[in-house]
Amino acid sequence: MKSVLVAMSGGVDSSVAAALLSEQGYTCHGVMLIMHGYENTADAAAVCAQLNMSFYTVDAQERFHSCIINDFISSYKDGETPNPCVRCNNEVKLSLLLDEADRLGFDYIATGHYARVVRAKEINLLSACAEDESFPRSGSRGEMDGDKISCTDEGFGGKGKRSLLFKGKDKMKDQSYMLYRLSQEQLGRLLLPLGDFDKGEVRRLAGRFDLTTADRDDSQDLCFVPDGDYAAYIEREIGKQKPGAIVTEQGEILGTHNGLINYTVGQRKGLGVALGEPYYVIRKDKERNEIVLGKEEDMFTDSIRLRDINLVAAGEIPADLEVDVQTRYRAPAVRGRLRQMSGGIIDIAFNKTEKAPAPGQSAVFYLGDLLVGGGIVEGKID
RNA sequence: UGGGAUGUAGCCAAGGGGUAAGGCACGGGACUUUGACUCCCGCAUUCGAAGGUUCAAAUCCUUCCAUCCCAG
Repeated sequence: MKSVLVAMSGGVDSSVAAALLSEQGYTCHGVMLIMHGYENTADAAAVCAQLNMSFYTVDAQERFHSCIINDFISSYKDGETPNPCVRCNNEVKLSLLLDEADRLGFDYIATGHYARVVRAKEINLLSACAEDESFPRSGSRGEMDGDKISCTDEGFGGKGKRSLLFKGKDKMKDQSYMLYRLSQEQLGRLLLPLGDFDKGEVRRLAGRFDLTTADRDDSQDLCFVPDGDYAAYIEREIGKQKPGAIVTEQGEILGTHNGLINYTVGQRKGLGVALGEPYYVIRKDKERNEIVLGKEEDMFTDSIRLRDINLVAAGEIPADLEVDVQTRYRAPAVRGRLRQMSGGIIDIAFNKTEKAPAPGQSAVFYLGDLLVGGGIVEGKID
C-alpha cells in the first residue's frame, strides 16, 4: 500500500484531495506547513481526524520568511511586482513536503491544486507543432500511451521519463500556472487528485464525504497579509516609502505617489488623476522614483524577456517554438514564439500585442494543456 | 480702473423655462491562492450668492461675489 503525505490547508480543496486519496487506497498522512501563523490548524486537524489520518504540523516560518517574504519585499523595492505564490510552491511548500516525505519514508506527496501531473516518456516538443496525434495535449487519463495518470503510476523517476504538468480539467480553476516552477524531482513524487475534477464536483464531494470544511470559502489574497493590504505590510517591515511624481511619458507631472510599492504595471485604480479617460501605469521608474502613466493603448507590447526560467516539459526549447503564453494568473493566453537564450533567458515574440506584462510577474507557456515552462518577466525588449 | 468672458460634484462637462446626461476620479461589491485588469453598484433635493418674474428657473431679469483674458 502506497503512502502519501498530503499538504492540508484547512480548506475544501486539500480536504477533498485527502479524502479522494484515502478512498483510492493510499495510506494518507496530513501535514500542515506553518508559514506565518494565520493557518487554520484546527480545521485541518479535524478533517484528518474524520478521515482517520495522522496529522502534524511543521514549522516553516523561518524558511518562508527567508525565501518568500524577503524576496517579496526586495522585489517590490526593486520596482517589480513579485508573485510570491509561485515561488513559495516550489521553494517552500513542495520542497518541505518532499523533505518530510523522505524523512518519514512516504512514497508520494499531494496537494489540492487544480492541475494534473503525468509521468511520461521524454516528449518531442516539435511534434506538438506538427500536429502529431500522439502528442499529449490534454493530460487526461488514458491518453498517455501506456503511461498512467499520477495516482496509479508506479514507476516514477525512471530513466528517460519525465513528469509533465497539465492544466486541470476545470479551466476556470486551473492552477498549473502557480506550479510552473516545480522541479522534476518534486513533480515526480507529486499527486494532484483534484486535477480531474471541477470546483463544483469538489464541493459536492466535500459534502458527500461530510467534511467539516465543505463550506469553506476559497482562499484569496496573500496568505501572510490577512487584511489584504500588502503595501502596509511592507511599510511595517521596512518603513515608510518615499513619495515621488506621477508623470506621463512626456514628463508632464500629473500628481504624486506615496511609494512605488503601491503600484504595478497595468494598474488603473488608486492613481487619483482625472484626465477624462482611464490612465494606467505603463512603467515604474525606480531610478527617478516615478510612476509613468499612459493610455490603454500605450500598455501593449509585442515582445518580452524572461529570466529565471524553469522548463517542465523538456530540457530545452526548440527554436521559435510557438506556444500559448500566460503573462499573469488566470489571464487569457496569447500566442507567441519562444527563443531560448543563454543564461536562463527566454525571449518571447507575441503574435498579437499583449497588454501590460508586469516585470516580476511570471509568464508561463503552454502547448494545449501541457505546461511547457515559464519564467519571470524581466521587461519589454527594446 | 475701463472692455470682454466664465462660474453645474474632487476634475472635465451636457443642458438656454418643465423638474440635473456622460466621462474621469473616488467608495463599495463580484472575480482571485500574487499584484493588477475586468465587471456590477453607488456617487449634486441641487447648478457662485442673494433677490425678482413664472403654475414651474441651472435655464429669464436685477444686484453682488469670484476667476480668467485684453487694455492702461
